[in-house]
Amino acid sequence: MASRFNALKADAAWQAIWEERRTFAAKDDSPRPKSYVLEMFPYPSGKIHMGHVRNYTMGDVLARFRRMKGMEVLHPMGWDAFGMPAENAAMEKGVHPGAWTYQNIDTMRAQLKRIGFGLDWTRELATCDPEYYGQEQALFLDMVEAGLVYRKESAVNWDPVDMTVLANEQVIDGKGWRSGATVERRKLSQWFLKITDFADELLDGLGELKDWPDKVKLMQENWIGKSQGLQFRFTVSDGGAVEVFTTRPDTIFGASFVAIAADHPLALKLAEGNPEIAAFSERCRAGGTSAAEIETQEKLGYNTGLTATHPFDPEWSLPVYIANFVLMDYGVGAVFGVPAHDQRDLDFARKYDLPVKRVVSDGNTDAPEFAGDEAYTGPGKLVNSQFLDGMEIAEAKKAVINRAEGEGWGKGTTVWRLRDWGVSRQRYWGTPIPIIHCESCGPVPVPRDQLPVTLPEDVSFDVPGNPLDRHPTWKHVACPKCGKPARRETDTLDTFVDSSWYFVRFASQPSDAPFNKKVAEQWLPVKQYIGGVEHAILHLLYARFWTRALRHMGQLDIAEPFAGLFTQGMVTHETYKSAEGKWLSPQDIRDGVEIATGQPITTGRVEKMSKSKKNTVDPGPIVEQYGADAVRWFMLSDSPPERDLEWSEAGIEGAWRFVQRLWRLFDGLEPAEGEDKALTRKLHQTIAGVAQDIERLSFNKAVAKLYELVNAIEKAKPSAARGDAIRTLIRVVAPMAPHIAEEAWAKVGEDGLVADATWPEIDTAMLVEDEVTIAVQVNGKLRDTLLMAKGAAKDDVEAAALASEKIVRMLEGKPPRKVIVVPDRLVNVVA
RNA sequence: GCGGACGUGGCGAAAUUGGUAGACGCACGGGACUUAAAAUCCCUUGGCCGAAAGGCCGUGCGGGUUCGAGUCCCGCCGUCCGCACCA
Repeated sequence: MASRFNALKADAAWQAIWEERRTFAAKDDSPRPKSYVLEMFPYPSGKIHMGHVRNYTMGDVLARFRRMKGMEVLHPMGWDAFGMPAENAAMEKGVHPGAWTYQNIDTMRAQLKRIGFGLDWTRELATCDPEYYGQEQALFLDMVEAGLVYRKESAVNWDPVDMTVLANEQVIDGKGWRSGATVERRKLSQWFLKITDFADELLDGLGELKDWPDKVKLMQENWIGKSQGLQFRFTVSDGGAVEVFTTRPDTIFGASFVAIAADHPLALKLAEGNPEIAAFSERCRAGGTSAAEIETQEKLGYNTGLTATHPFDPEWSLPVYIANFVLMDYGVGAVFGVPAHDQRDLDFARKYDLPVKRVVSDGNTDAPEFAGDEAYTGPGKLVNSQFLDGMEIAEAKKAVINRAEGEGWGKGTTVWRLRDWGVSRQRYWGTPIPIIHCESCGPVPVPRDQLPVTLPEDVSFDVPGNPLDRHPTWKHVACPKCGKPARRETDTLDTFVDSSWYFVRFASQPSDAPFNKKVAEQWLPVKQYIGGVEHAILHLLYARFWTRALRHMGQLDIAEPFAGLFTQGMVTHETYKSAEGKWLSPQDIRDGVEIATGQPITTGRVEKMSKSKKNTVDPGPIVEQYGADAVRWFMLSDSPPERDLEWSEAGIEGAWRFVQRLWRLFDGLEPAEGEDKALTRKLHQTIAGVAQDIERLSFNKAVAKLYELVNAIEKAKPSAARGDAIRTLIRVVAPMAPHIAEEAWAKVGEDGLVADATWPEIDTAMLVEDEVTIAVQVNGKLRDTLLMAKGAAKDDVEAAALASEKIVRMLEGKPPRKVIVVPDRLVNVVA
């Protein structure tokens, strides 16, 4: 009688052995081909959640599989450990952010180990370790020296709740991404990284990323937002000039107004002497930036009374408006309006009764009068445009740019949506920016031998704002240049800086440098990076920028950090509400009623697990109940990895049952004689199929194939082939269910660890069936099937099909009009 | 508004280049074993008609291409995601 698989005992035993033998420690000097598998490192928020489990299980299966295929695999883990939750905890619980963070790391590390991930813990790092952020400070200073960092007084997004500056990317619909508070504009001196210097490279580089999802590449492309056009000058009636940018210089003869932003220097100047303009500008600034507001917001303009002279006609003057739809921080903050061929301009022109002149033919009419409220933005030839008449749009664009450049009033330009990366944060729990401000010398880099600039431990969080700024002594230092009293920079770096190079530090972590070039280049780029799609823009763009900056500085000869990217779906769960409409957790209910009150509950939509909806399932107790392999198996089953996975009790039960089924096979293995060609064939097909599925990260398909194989083995009669299939199965399931695989490996008397075993060889002859089922169709509808030898001659197959009783009956004695034979597949008889 | 993805049984899903739709899992139902339960095993399960053999219908909807369409093309509908007054 077969015993039960004791998962808890086996999990602990094998995890201890892997740890003791350092099974998963990657060797830099290994002669094997190298493969770097990385999942996005977690923020140590307290406990791991199901999303982590799914993410790391996927990476682990791939990493373990590649090891078995003979590669030296780097599969490290660390902690994205700086950030605001630690400060929030400090404020709420009075615990130091560092203590809180390291405590969480200890908890989560133990949890990850409990699931048996094959991780190289010898390379573990936390971004809040001075050994890490000190090297980051060194890299920051390198960037300062390379001219990639600058300081700028600028209007910033100020989050009044978190009391910090946010990057544009961290402002969502005008609200702070974390606090949700409405963001204000403030002027502060900030440090910026010149990511825009790399805009072109970052855009072009996307083309090389064959193993990235198109969706992510497109999102980055849109974010970088390259626009080519003409920047040119209008002479204004006050004697000055206004620069505008347009992507449609071809439509220049359709212009009917010039519009400038409320924050445009000219508008500010006009507002000084004119309260009406000042009031209007104020109204523009107050306008919301949320999607809904923009859609409903009316186009508003204020006619300044000034006019601009058309560059091609000194007699032609255009009114200059201040308009609420023109943004100061895009292009040059001013546009020329061509209502006939731009919807926004048309809305504006209709409202203020400005001329609307057609300059691109829509193919139906060339008349200058433009009717209707829908701008024509399609292709066509230029009309009513003097020397441009008859040209195609692209041709006309070039012609106008040539004239502008030749006559010196404009220039072909590229404008980017991407802005430089503001990295200053007025927070404590982050990497201190290694700069000292001196009244005489200005900002001075901290000398290298004084790195790391460490955070002071004795800080308080009883009031909002930056504790570094309030600290009695920390910021007071002597200027490294002149020795006079000076002040430390009290801002810290955006935590996205920390995650922009951790993958390099994993590959190489000397104590005296950020990394060793040669060693890091052996591992990089990351072959497969796995994480959530929520990082499609911010983290992935910053990391790409950082890598290119390192290359620019000659520190690392790698262009792209992540050769392959996979964005996995979320783990979801049903939601429940009590009779009073409060969220209930799955533990609060049983059989459709709330346990505490006996009241019936309502079941809501399946949503991403979140604390606020109380639909989370803590992996901890689940692993203790079912064992690590069952949890891993469930994470890989059913849903394709890029889609959401719904957690369910039935699902984990099913996974657990499968683990027990495996064990009955392994445990019941007994010697037997004889062949079983069909089973051996199934085995080899499964080995090949699972390997392919794992490489493609199609884990759900690999799981299905393994179920099929197990079904086949269970049904097969005892034979040597069956015994062989069971022994081989141990290795095939090992990447996914490593604990039971080790247990079985030892039980059947194999040497060493299955983790060190090689992936089973495939007998390619076994992949090919020697008999095939051929579908027989009449007019494309299945009527019969034939079992024939593989590779049977076309004529034989056709003859067999036409001889089929059913086909004969269907044809009623008439000859077929046509017969199509697809070898080894089907016969279609056209009646 | 712009861009993208998706739509297949009661559910999660498979279906390599157009070639037997629904593999595999979950759930449901029936049965075996058991004093009973759990566990395990076996059978059934897209819909309709039929005792059965068999037939008809079926991949969001409407067209089209093809010997043959879940897959390709055109037009709709719906869901989800990203961006958004970007000149």
